[in-house]
Amino acid sequence: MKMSVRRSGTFLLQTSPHSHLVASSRFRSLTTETKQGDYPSPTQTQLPKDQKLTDIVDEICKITRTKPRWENTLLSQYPSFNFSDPNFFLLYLNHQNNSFLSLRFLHWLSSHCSFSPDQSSCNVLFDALVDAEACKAAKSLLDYPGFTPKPASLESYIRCLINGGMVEDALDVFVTLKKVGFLPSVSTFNASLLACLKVGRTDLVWTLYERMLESGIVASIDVETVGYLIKAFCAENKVFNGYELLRQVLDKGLCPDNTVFNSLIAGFCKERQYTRVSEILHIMIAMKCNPDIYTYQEVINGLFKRKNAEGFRVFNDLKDRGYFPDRVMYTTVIKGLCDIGLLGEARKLWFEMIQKGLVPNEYTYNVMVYGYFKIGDLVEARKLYEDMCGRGYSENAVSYTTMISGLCLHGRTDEALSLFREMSEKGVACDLIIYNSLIKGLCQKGKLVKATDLLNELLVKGLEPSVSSFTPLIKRLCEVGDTEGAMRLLKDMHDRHLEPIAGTHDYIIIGLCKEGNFVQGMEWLLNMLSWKLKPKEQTFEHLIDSLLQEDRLDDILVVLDLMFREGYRLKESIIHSLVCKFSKENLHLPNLCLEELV
DNA sequence: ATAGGGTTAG
Repeated sequence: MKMSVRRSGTFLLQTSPHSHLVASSRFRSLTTETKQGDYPSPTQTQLPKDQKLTDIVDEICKITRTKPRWENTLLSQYPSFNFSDPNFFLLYLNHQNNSFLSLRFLHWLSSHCSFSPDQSSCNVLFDALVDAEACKAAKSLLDYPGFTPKPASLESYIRCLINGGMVEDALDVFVTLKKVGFLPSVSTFNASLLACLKVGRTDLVWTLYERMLESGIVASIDVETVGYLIKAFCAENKVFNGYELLRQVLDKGLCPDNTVFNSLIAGFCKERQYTRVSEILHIMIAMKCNPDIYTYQEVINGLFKRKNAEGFRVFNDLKDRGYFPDRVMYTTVIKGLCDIGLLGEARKLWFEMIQKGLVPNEYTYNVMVYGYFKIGDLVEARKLYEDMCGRGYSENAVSYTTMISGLCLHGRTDEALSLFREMSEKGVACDLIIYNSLIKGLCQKGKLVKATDLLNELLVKGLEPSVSSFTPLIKRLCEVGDTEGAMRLLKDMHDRHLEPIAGTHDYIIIGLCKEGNFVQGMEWLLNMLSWKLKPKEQTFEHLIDSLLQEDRLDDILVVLDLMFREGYRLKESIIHSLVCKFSKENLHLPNLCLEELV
């Protein structure tokens, strides 16, 4: 392939007979962009003294560790290259399959000598960057004043952005295109919807869908689009809306992808609407959209996750019908069985899968180790863990977490801590979950100092703490009578915009009561209720107990009323002390209250 | 594409 460049500004490419074999799309865009007459006149860029463009590019090459290639190519083959025009260089570098170098060069020029690239150089470079999936680099090019890519390039840019997960930027581009009256294809819209789902931005799914409706593309909206909408509903826990949408699609004689059905199944499992789950399965079969391994995986997983032993039945049914579960399904069922306390059955499956030639992997080992910990068989858990390590599965944060939290569960915090140290020695990154597990374990063992140290350590490491980093500490602090310390942590949570779980407030209230601070305890209880949080029965009991000791009979009546409204009843021992107290004070419990007591 | 860690809960 030969390239001839003339000083006049025309930039032509002569292709050799075999060039079509090597022509990349990047190259094609170069040829289209540089048609005769299309190329602008050289810019008058003032370079810093004694600097040649070649030197600059050489310099950038050094920084970016790229090889400059012009000695052999540019200088020998293109003697007529216009060395004073940066735009030529841009195109040339780009043509050398080095759009990044080209971009660096462009940035250098514009920051050092107020160079502004011409439209066609930018176009070519932009397309090349988009082609190379370099969405951030392409985006930086858009900052050049006056540069407006062609609509088709922008549509490709959308694809590039969504592949890089930059969905928000992609949505902005849709707006830009709308302004110039360009309508992207349905497939671009669809791909963007999918990308929004992947990054968990269902809000953007709806925004984009609105854009689709506004754009007039509505007639060509297809079953794929609707599938994404259904999935968005499922992701937002509005499964029923998704289901209704499914019904509409089916009525039109269209049938969505299996994955759409699977999402609905997962959603209905989450809501424990198992009749709907089976209805979906029947629809699938009726539509000849046969449930696949992923579907059954979803069903079984969905059932087990809700501790529903039906999952095991479905699994056995499948086997009876000659279905061959894969390793994933075995792992799921083993985990489910461990969760509902059927370790024996889990063990049977472990051997069954091995017998069938399915080799347990790190997932399988992990759930089995978890299972042994759950029933308190620490010896077997360790044995299996070592077996797993022997197979090279050890070095990961998840298996360490399983071990560490398993050991903590049985009070073996020293062993857990030594594993924790081993992790860092082996260079396995400690993440938040590991810290949280240790904090919880240490708090349960009463080792508050060490637990607090770990909280600080994770903060120093720059990890973002979560609600579970604080909860056990607050609980323990309240239990040992340091409610003030607990409240400081609560304030810390608040400052970090972490919403405590309801139980945390219960600990605080009980802590306050134990300190005799019933006034604040009562205030806190009222706050809790105003936040629509349900206090625990115990919390009411502690409060009543504390009020009893202070003879706050009026307050007790208030608390009793609130307690009954939450649907709780009084324990006999409390009734007894209440009756004693009220009769001693020569007071009568109001009738209403008495009725509720009995 | 599907599975694994903590969070709830004695």
